Amino acid sequence: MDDNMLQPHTEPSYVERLRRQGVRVTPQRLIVLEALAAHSGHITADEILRWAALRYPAINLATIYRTLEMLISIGLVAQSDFGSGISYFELVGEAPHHHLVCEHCHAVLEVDDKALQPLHESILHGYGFATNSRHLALFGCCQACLAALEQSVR
Amino acid sequence: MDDNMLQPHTEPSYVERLRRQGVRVTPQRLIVLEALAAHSGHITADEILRWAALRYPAINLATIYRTLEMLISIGLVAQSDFGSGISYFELVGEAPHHHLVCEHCHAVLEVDDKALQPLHESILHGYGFATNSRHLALFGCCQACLAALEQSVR
DNA sequence: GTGAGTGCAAATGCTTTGCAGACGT
DNA sequence: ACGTCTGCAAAGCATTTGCACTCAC
Repeated sequence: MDDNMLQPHTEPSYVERLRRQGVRVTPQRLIVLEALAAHSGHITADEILRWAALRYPAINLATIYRTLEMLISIGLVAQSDFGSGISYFELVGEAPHHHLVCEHCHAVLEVDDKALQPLHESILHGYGFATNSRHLALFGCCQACLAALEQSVR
Repeated sequence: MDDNMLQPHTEPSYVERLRRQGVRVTPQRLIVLEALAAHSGHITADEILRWAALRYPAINLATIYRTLEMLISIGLVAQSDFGSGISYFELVGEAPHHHLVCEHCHAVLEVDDKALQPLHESILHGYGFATNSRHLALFGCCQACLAALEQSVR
């Protein structure tokens, strides 16, 4: 199959990175990567399926899960479970960041890892535990819901 | 049924707290509370079932889930999903704390909430997001696995 | 006595797996 | 051509739900 036809928007580096890992470059894998790239943030397996099916209707959910598993194992993708029982996937980018998950409206904000540097250090020193700087999830209540809650109290 | 026979080890305050909420006090509910109290840390629904079945064989998993849901809704129990797709439950105690989940050996350490105070504040100020002080889960690598990894590199 | 709570069994939803066939190398 | 990868269908697993019965109040 013609690579150029199917991955016009894919960073060529991904193809190389797959090859370098000794795994085969297939249209399905490129499409999963494109789906991840298109949704700069987090995306579920099912969302990848629906997005991919637009251009490659025959693609199968099992293939997507297997592809994601492979991409995670080679460090190209990070998986986060926001406590919902549903896994979210995203490309591992240059800048590590984390997620603030609102327990009320389920919105997900991203936090730059720099903001958590003091946390990493205090936990490393206090507990000898090296927190992962790639995909933490912090739960709480976002600004909008905080405001709404305050309103209802009055 | 005789409460005293079935909840000799249960804090009487739990019975009162249930009554105060207007929910019925049943042996199943007391046993779930005892199971949670017996495992001071985190425990899965299935572990509660096995523990409870020792003294009350007829108890059912669905009942345990429904009981946990109720206990969470009245604030007696906290639920954490450590990214494994399995929920862990624990009694909400006096001192808020969080969990450090080792991605290698799956050990779970507890962190006092005080250690995260700077984090709460910096996120509140920087993002207007009020992080939950009850059940955060932080992922990373524990001391033992860090040491083991260092060994293997040499 | 009444309705909240329970047990049972079946259903749900996400994810994984077995296997035969397809395709990247 | 070889062996990896895919599609399909079925299984797994934690959790939820519908319903008739039971028991705490």
